[in-house]
Parts: sequence; C-alpha cells; structure tokens
Amino acid sequence: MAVGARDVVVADDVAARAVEAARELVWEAGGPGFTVAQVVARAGTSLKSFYRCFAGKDELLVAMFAQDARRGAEALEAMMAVEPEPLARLQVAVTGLFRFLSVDGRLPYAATLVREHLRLAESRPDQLRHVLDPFVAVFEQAVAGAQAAGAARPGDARRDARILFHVVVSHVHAIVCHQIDDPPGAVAEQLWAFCHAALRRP
Amino acid sequence: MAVGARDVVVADDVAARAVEAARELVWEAGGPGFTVAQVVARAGTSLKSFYRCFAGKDELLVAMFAQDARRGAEALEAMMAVEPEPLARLQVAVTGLFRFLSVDGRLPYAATLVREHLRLAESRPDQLRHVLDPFVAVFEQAVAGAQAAGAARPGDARRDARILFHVVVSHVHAIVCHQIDDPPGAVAEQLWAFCHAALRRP
DNA sequence: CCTCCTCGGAGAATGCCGTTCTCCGGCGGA
DNA sequence: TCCGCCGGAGAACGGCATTCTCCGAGGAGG
Repeated sequence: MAVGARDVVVADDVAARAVEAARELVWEAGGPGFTVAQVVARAGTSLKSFYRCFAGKDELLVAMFAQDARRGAEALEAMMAVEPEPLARLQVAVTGLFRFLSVDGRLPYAATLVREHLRLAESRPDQLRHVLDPFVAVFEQAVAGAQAAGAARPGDARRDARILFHVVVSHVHAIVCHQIDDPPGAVAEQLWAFCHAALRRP
Repeated sequence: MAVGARDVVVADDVAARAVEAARELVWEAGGPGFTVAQVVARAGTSLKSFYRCFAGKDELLVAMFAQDARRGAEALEAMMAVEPEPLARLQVAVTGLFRFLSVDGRLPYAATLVREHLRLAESRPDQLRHVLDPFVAVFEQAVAGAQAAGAARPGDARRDARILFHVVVSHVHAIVCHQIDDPPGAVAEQLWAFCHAALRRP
C-alpha cells in the first residue's frame, strides 16, 4: 500500500539523515561527544522519529560504523586494483588503512571509530561482530591471490587474513591513542616488513 | 611534619582501598558498570576523600590498570622464567597473556580492561600511554634473547616487541569482544605460528 | 575546662544526557 | 464538519559523575 511504502521511505530517510548528522558532528567535535539532541536537531527530525528508527544512540553508531566499513573496504579495494602484482596488492591492503587515518594532521574520525568500537562490541556483540567483515574479505582476497601466485606460503587464507587485519587495526588503534609516536606511514612500513616476513615462503 | 606524613599515608590508603574496591566490583559485575558511590561505600571512605585522591572516576581506572599491568607483566615473566630456551620463552610471552583471559569460561575482568582501555587512552592519553610498557618490556627482553641466541632474525628488538605485543593485544580484544569464536588456546597457537614465521631467519 | 578552628564525613544539590512520556496541531477519511 | 491517528516539540524522568553544604569531632590555645 502506498502509505506504508512512503512511511518506510521516510523512516529510511530519517535514519540516513541521522547517520549523516552524526558523522558530521563526529568530524566537527572529534569524538562521539555528540548528544542525541544534537543529532536530531541537525537531522531536522524529532526525538520520537529517531527512537523509532534506532533502539538507542549505540545503534546509530553501529549503523554509522557499518556504512564506513563498507565504504572503507571499497576504497581499499580500489587502491589495490591499480597494482598488477599480487604481493603488491597485499602490501596495499596492509598499509592502505593508514592512509585514511590523518586529515591535516588530526585523527578526528578514526579516533572515534576506535574509541567506541570495543564498547559497542560488548554492548551490541551480534551487531558489531560482522561490521568489519568487508575489510577481512578484502584481506582474504589479497592473501589468497598472493598464495596462488606463489608469493606467500600456502595456508588458510581466511585465518591469515584475519590475523593480518587485526595486526593492522591494532596499530591503527595505537596510533590514534598516541601510544605510538611514529607517523602512520612509518608504522605502515614496519608492519608490512613484519607481515611480509610472516607470510613469505620458508 | 608528622601530621603531613600521616595525611599522605591516609590518602594513599584511601586510594589503595578505592582501587581494591573497584577491582572487586568489576570482578563481580563483569564491567565498569560500577558507580563511584559503590566504590566509596565499599572502600569505607567518603566521596570527598575519593575526589581528593583521584581527579575522577577515570583516574581510578587508570590506577587500577597500571597496577594490573605491573602485576601481569610480573606474572608473565614468571611464566617465562621456567623455560630454558630463548625461543620457548618468546613463545610463552606471545601465548601467555591468553591464559589470563578466561576464568571458568567467562571473561569478566579482561573484558573491562579492554573495553575501557581505548576510551581512557583518549581521555587521559599521557597517563595511559605508558601503562602497558611493562608488558612491552617483557616482550622486548624475550625478543632480544631470541635474537642473541640466533633463534630470531636480528633487528630492532624494541620495535619487533611492540609489534608482537600489539598483535597479541588485538587478538585478546577480539576474543573478549566475541569477534573470534575460537578458544583462546587455539588463537594463541595460530598467533605463535604467525609470529614465529615473522621472526625466524630468512 | 571552654572556645575556636580546621578537617573530614555524610549525603544533598547540580548538571548532563539518554530515554520516555505527554500534549497538541494537522491531515485524511466519513 | 467531526473524528482518529500520526508525528513533532519538548517536558519529565532516571542514572550518575561531580560539587557543595552542613555538621560533628578533635586538637590547640587560653
């Protein structure tokens, strides 16, 4: 029925605008320090509509993260696509995320992703468990390609991809938390050296 | 002066009891869902005394984490000490943390450490930056030992130790967040295989 | 022994914010 | 025109960190 369909569209629109507003606020304030009130004010909706779309603020964050993960994985794939060599593609997978990190020297958005990730992983485990899967899939594809080309030792591509991904993410964490002072590019290089050694043929 | 000295002692005592109370509450509730009111009630102090010792709840958590890190690093060192071979000691360093994780199948305390860590790293970066250094130091010592014995490729032991530590921690994170279903022991094995490959001589 | 004065305890007050609730106006259908 | 329903605006609530206020105890000085 027409009204129902329109309602659905409207609801999706509210959700999309809320996510967009939240993302803007995170960019501006450099943290999830935004309030639901700010989100609905910027999105031009009401609290009621917001809570009809999302069970709470956390679900809004999950939705935002999921969207980012999908877009980020696509961007990473695009960066890899220009490399002809499988090993070079793997290197891009490992080092590529670091290029997303800093915007004119600040780490505003990535810091939020990182800061909230673990809290959400506990409060909404089922929803967050697969949020980062797009990245793992990209890594797996890169590992499998390198293995097939003989550039990496054979093995369980999915398992190695998961380890690689966690290695990268943990260092992203460390950088945004200022636990590592080296610039992202240098960390990426060190990491690639380590990962390359781990994956090379014996 | 005597009164001043006693005051300091008393303040330390308040701090120590608050940290102890917080740890107990985290164990019991399985999260930092404890309130400051609960802490002071259990510690038998007043809110005023609490806020004279700590600038806020976060500082209490930092103090607790720092203490845990020191104790954990000591425990890890003790576990390593029984191994005669440098490479075996390195293996213990990499896999040992996973043994601290689960207590009768639950991950109550480690989950809190993990969940709060990144948030605190941002809110109190200078205080938290070196909280985990005891672990890194243990790792560095293990890597350097393996290098000296020719069991690992030569290199910057500190850098490799930091990478190893982040690899381990990221997988601990993943486990407590239920992003990995494998039991801790299996993950530890996979990780050691990966790290061993990365560090072995070419 | 009485009087201040200071220090700390108890817990009430404040402020923030997520979440829920209430009321009200507009719009579509009879 | 009247009736319901839906959604908006924002007030109310609840929890909690943090701050503030009051009060009593205990020591120093007369």
